[in-house]
Amino acid sequence: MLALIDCNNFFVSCERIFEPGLKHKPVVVLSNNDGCIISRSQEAKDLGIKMGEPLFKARPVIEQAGVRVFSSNFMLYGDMSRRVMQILKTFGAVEVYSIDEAFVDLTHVPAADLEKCAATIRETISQHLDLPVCVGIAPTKTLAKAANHLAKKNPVYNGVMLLDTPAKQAVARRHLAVENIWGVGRRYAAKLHQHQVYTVADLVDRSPGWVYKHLGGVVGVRLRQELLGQPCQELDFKEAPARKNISCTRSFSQYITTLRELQEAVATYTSRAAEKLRQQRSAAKGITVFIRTNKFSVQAPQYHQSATVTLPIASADSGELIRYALQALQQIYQQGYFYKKAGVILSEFMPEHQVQTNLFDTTDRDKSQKLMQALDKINAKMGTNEWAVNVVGYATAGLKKDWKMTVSHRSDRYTTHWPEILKVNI
DNA sequence: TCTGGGGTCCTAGGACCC
DNA sequence: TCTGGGGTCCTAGGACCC
Repeated sequence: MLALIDCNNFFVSCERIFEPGLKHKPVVVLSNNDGCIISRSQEAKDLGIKMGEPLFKARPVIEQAGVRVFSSNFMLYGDMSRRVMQILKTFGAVEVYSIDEAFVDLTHVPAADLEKCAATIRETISQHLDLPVCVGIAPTKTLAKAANHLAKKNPVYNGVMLLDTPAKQAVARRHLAVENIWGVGRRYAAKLHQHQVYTVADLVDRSPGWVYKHLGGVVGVRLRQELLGQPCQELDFKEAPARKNISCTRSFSQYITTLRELQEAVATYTSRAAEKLRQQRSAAKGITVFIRTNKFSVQAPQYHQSATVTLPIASADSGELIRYALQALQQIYQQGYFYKKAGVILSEFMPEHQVQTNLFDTTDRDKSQKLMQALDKINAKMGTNEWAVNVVGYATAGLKKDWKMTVSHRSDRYTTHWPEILKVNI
């Protein structure tokens, strides 16, 4: 048996820890650039505010109902997430699945104690961190996700749902809509509905061949097996494997028209991506740069272009990667457009100590590595400024950064930045 | 006026190899 | 008329996740 623990309205719940007065009140957290709503308290959901809805569309409801609005504060959420995972590790081996959820191996727990174990997990996280979570327990990952979903939707279960017997699983399959299953998105849901498949029970009644044909091949067949209680996806306790792509993309707070400013943005994003690259001890051979106009604007002329440059020798040096990124940018930049977003994607990784150089390489790799180490060390020690921008960086990345994203309502980074630590007045 | 960011996996088809 | 068999690698596109 395994458990899937998922934090309720995670980002909103993190905000509530440090401002308990927000409990039972409608609260939302925004995406980068204060664009969309990406986390909602139950009260906000009850007001009809949708996931992913643009802030300006929800504005009327927000003002009328006095909804509290926060910019995202990922430093805080990331730190709270680490704490949740630490607690979970005391219950069994943990596979961290996302910032707010994890699978926990409960094979060592006797069947009779599973329910109690789940309740203890909830209580511990509530007591130590003041975060509400739901627990779903089942023999497969997909069923555990489903159990968690049921626990969340029906308060009568007290945040815990066990699908430990075939009988309970059969009942759950009849109550679960296919669109709520892990691995079934909007497209597949519509397709399944067209074929009169509405519940999970309907789905597993179809033959594996039918599922293969209509649900993305082997992925769908595995899904069906898992829903029947036969594991196809093992728990994975290994360290998160190195990423195969690393990207940094952002919308600008205002339109950009000049190459000079785009260069600043692209250089900034490249250094950020390169930093992540060095953290996982990789070097990249491919770098893609894209720029685009505002895709939502109906009148403005649209332009969306990307270019990929292959480095002769894989690199993790910010300065070198920036040079290639700017070269790619040069290829795609067109004057006369109002640019709204740009991004950098690093690809074709290899371990940094296995980089294949060539005979004609004149770069001082040793020096570059030392420089990067010093850069990362200083930035790690000195932290980032209020815009989460490194203290030491490249001049091409600019200083003013007029285009940087909007962050109007961010709470303090209570647990990671000394100047922002919570102050209590007695 | 205002619309996020960062990932993964799988398949099909083409090019190529022996 | 009949035209092998087995494989890899790459890319684009489509789906999904949080």
